[in-house]
Amino acid sequence: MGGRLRAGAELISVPSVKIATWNVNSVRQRATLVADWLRRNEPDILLLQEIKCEAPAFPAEAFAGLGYRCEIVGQKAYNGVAVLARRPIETVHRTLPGLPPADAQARYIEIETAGLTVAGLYLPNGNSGGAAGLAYKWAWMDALAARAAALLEADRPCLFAGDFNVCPTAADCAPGVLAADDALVHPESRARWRRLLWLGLTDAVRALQPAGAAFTFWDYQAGAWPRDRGLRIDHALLSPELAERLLAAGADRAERGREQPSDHVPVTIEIGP
DNA sequence: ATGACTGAGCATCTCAGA
Repeated sequence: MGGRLRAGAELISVPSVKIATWNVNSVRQRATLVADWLRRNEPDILLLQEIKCEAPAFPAEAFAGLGYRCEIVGQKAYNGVAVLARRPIETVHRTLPGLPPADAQARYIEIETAGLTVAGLYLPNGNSGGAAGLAYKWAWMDALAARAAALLEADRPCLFAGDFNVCPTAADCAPGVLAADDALVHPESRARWRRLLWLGLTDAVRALQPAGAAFTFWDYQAGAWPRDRGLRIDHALLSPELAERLLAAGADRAERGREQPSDHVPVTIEIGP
């Protein structure tokens, strides 16, 4: 299925696409759960965060049988991101451009497929490491804004999705779950989120559901899930032409109720032709 | 206390997650 998008003077074919993002909190612990979800939902692309392993330990065989190839940016014990795709993809960045070369944290992967750029990201939490940890989060967000600005300036159809570790507004945080100075709701974190929107990116879920809770994370502690004390911190941001083609966007809450789940659930978006 | 976590690693505690 392919549609037509006018790009400059030429018409290029742009297929429909279903893209999901999921912080799985260890891909080795969650391989069966992820494979089951892929079988039921059949996304074209699944972005994974917090895989918590290096590439040789990634359970690629669990997904290969379902037709998914893997691109992995791994790290031992912490962080790590990956892309699962049913179609050919080309990896163009394995680190976020603009960060110091010495930065070794595996938090960013950017791929191209079918005329589309897809960035999978795991933004620093910012609550560990004191003032330096918070400064790192904000520097990371500044670099992300610069990368988004470059792609938008080039009129590139693009999508940034993953675990942003930011609750954009009060509606995205159940009352009392986080302290006012928590890095996820800090005014400077939220200001940097808004700056991404001001660049021209569209928050896919909020475009279709402007108000109300749409949580993507529930802590393992204190009965957060049964009491629905969640956060919305996993997001998909779309360039203007993709936003105009947006058909559906939402979190798959049911995944949080499964046996030994991740503390995050998948967020899926569908882009029409 | 209505609730009392999870994963990784040179591990039997520590760090990070959010």
